[in-house]
Amino acid sequence: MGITIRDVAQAAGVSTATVSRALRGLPNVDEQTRLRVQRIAGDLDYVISPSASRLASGRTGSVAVITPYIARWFFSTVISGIESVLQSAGMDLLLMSVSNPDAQLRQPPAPRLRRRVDGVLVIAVPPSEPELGEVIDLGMPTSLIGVSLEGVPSVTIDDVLAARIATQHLVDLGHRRIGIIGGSATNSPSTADQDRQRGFREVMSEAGLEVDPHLESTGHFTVAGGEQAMTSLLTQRNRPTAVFAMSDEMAFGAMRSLRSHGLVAGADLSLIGVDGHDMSELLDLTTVAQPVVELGRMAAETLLEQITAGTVAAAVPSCQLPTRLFVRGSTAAATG
Amino acid sequence: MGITIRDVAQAAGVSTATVSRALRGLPNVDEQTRLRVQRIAGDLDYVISPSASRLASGRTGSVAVITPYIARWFFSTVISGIESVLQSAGMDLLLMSVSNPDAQLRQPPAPRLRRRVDGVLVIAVPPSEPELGEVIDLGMPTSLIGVSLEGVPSVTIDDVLAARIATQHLVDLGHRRIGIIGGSATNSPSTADQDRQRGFREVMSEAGLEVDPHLESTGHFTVAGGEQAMTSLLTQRNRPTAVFAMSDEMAFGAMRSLRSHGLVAGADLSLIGVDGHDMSELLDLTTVAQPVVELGRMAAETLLEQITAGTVAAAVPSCQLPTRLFVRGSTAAATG
DNA sequence: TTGTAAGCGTTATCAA
DNA sequence: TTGATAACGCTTACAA
Repeated sequence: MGITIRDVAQAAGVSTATVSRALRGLPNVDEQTRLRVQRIAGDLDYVISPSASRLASGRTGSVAVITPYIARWFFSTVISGIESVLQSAGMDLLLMSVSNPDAQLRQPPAPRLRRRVDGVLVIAVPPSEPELGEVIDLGMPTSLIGVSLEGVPSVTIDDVLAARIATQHLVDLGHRRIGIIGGSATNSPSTADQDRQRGFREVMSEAGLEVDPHLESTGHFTVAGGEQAMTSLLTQRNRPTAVFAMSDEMAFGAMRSLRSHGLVAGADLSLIGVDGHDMSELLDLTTVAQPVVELGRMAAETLLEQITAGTVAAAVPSCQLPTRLFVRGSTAAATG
Repeated sequence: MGITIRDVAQAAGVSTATVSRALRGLPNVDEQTRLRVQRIAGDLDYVISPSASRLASGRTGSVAVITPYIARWFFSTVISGIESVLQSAGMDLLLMSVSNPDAQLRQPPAPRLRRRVDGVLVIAVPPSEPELGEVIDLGMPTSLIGVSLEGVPSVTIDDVLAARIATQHLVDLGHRRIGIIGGSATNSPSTADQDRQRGFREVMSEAGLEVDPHLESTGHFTVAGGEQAMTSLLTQRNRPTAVFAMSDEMAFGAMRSLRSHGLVAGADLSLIGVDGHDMSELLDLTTVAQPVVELGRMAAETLLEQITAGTVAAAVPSCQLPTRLFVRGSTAAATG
């Protein structure tokens, strides 16, 4: 039921070795021969057996994408960028989600990777996660997205800068009492989380503004979390006049909280996010956008280079992509 | 550099056959032996070579997910449902996007599937797409999600009913001049598209209402498309008092159009969507929600059954999951 | 219950 | 440029 390379070889009157070479476009094959083999392979409707090829060559032709979430905007958008590059390169994309707070019991990723892929792309798994370490210890080509780690290639934005831009925007508008909605203060804060926190503090301190501990809240990067966080900020005796949310989705939640308090972003309180989420324009949210698709693309390309280079690159290419501020209606000059 | 089954066999003092059996949990292995082999395999840090196993057994242990979009809410949410099932089953998930209007040149999926996966899951590819036919003609276990096709297992909602529920809701509120925002009138309308159209017409006719051709627009299931569609509806001399959008994302776009026209959904015009998108609650959009994660889960389970059954099921299990109306602020009783 | 050994379909080395 | 042929690492009859 399956045409094999031998059938093709026989039909073409050459050896399997020649068929293999011809079909893979290797050099040292007579063009006449190559053409004939290709034609016959096509006629026979022959497709190479990946398993056999992998076993013999040692290469798997596939890349694993490890992500804590599949359905969240940032993650699915990164994945789409990755996919386009891998598809062009003829590589298989193995999608693997790893433990996240919501998940039941999940397999640890590292064992599922060994002997199975040529390289790994990891999306925004906090460096504190032991699972990340296990993956990296596999020693195979790896690129990180949205987090950086000493000695591992990564593609990120400058999170400190992104937070600086956002905070500076609020400061420039004359706000002095500025709140912040971060990810998680306690368990496994991501690099992004910490860096954005830092950028915020830097600008606040440069502006001579105090960071009121009461105006620091966490929203776990979810809409619901952002809503709760904003609610807690609004129930302070001394409300902030502006809030920096570390992600657009948290900002969306914050907007809802505002609305249920009879307030409107922009008019009653300035709100800025980070991401450039599809919906941010719709919701008129000012945001520091990151090139999310490009993050995925770039990481995939970096990874492919590592894989084809055959060795884990000596010079670790960690690059940061630029962000861009989109000023919309959710931020406005401080009144009085 | 790689521990093989032989190393384990040697260390355990048994044959490779026994190691293979013991490690895969096959019967007819002495429990003592199995335990010893497992322990030694663990000690040696042995992992089976998938390529070798696949080549020898003929099974690939992987499933392809074919989708036109990765980053759109419906699709990524379905994928997350699929992933959870496949991961539990120890199956690899190969993610493959297929041609969509935005895409550059993409490989046709069918050739990339052969000899590579044990089964295929297809998300919402219109039956009119030749690529779908090619995939199905491969004759391997397949399940469709969001579309149905004679003779192929599928998991969907009752799209006619969903549209009926939505339209009936508007009718019940007293609206008589009701517009519709669909997908694409011309090229490759999806099943969902056509069925929702039908449900809409049914209820309209049952209510003795006329479907004004001027109040039919298309939004290509995107936010931007929905915005344009609503704008075209609003520029009619005789505006609708209510609009049924076939997807929440189009409804979101419609909301923006309303806003830019100084109108508010609920107050000035009633708007209802379909999906139960994460953001619909935030945007206070009335919607007919579908169990999207469950769609993916169910399809994956159906597929796994086909695969383990060894044969393409004689009885094709096509199931429809229930939808649920969420009434929110975007719909209100017709005035006057 | 366990072992033997013949594949599985390629790739890659070495000779020709 | 081409051909033999030995891996590649596992599964699975078939025997024992």
